[in-house]
Amino acid sequence: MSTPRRQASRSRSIERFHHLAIRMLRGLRAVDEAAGFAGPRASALSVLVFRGPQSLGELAAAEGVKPPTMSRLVKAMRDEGLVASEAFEPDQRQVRIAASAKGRDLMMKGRVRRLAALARLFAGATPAEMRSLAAVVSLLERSLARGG
Amino acid sequence: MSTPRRQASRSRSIERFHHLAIRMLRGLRAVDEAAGFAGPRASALSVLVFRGPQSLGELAAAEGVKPPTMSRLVKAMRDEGLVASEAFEPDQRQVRIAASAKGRDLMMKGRVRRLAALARLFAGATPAEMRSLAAVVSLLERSLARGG
DNA sequence: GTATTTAGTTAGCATTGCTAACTGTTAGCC
DNA sequence: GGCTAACAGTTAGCAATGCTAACTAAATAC
Repeated sequence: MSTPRRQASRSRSIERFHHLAIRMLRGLRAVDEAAGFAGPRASALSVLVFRGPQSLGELAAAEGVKPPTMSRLVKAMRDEGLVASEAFEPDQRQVRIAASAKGRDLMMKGRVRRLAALARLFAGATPAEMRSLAAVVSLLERSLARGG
Repeated sequence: MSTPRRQASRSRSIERFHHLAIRMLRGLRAVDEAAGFAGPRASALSVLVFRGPQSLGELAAAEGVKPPTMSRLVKAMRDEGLVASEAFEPDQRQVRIAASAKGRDLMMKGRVRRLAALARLFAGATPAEMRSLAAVVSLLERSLARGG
């Protein structure tokens, strides 16, 4: 059922896919950087817009950084008017962080830019290739949900 | 030929794919970091191993950083015994940088770890899904070759 | 009502990116 | 040959982002 030849073919595809995913995301980061809105700021802001207001700890966990790192990042974003933060009433220790209108706007524009770049990338895909893409998406969704 | 419904479906798949690619690579980076070998060092070393010895400028260009950044990175890697560098005979201005045995070894081990993590991720893929993956790989290869 | 735990901040360090300014080498041009 | 321009790297200094350790203030436990 699972011949050596088939295994080797799997490895090649996976390895190639790995490499291409890196290149694709690198290209997208370049798009972000050209527009001057990349990195941790863009990422944190998109969490705030899509998941709604969060405590600092939640935001840090969502972004995979430690609280001090997020604390400084939030301070910088507040100074730039991208987010607002206020004490959380029920628990005065917590800080509630929310994207501002300016932050939301910036984030949405960045998102549009990124998606446009992606659409250009996939512009030449045939219908069959799009079906393959959908199959890979559901495979990855299943796998990543399992493993993290 | 290209109905609004089909367009919307394309966008959804692409967007979902984008998100999943980010998550996949984030997970892989976590694997690297757990092993204490991640980031620019790992990346530069893999260029040196796979493309062979390079000048500092070539390496900087391959990694998409400016020469001063690569200069410092090479110095750090040399201090750790991961690379060796020597003047390039035909042009004394250039520095020839090569991975050391230790560097190659470290890189190969990291690569094995990453590929093992990827193999686990794709372990549950059906043969049909693997065919879809291969189709997506060739699509991406075509697209990225075109656009960068 | 004190002690512990929890949430966030501050301080200080390492890494990685940059630009500007410098050194040394090669190439171009009379 | 010798001056000049271009090129390859390095050094210095700044900004952003990651960390740990140590602190403050609030909530909870007992």
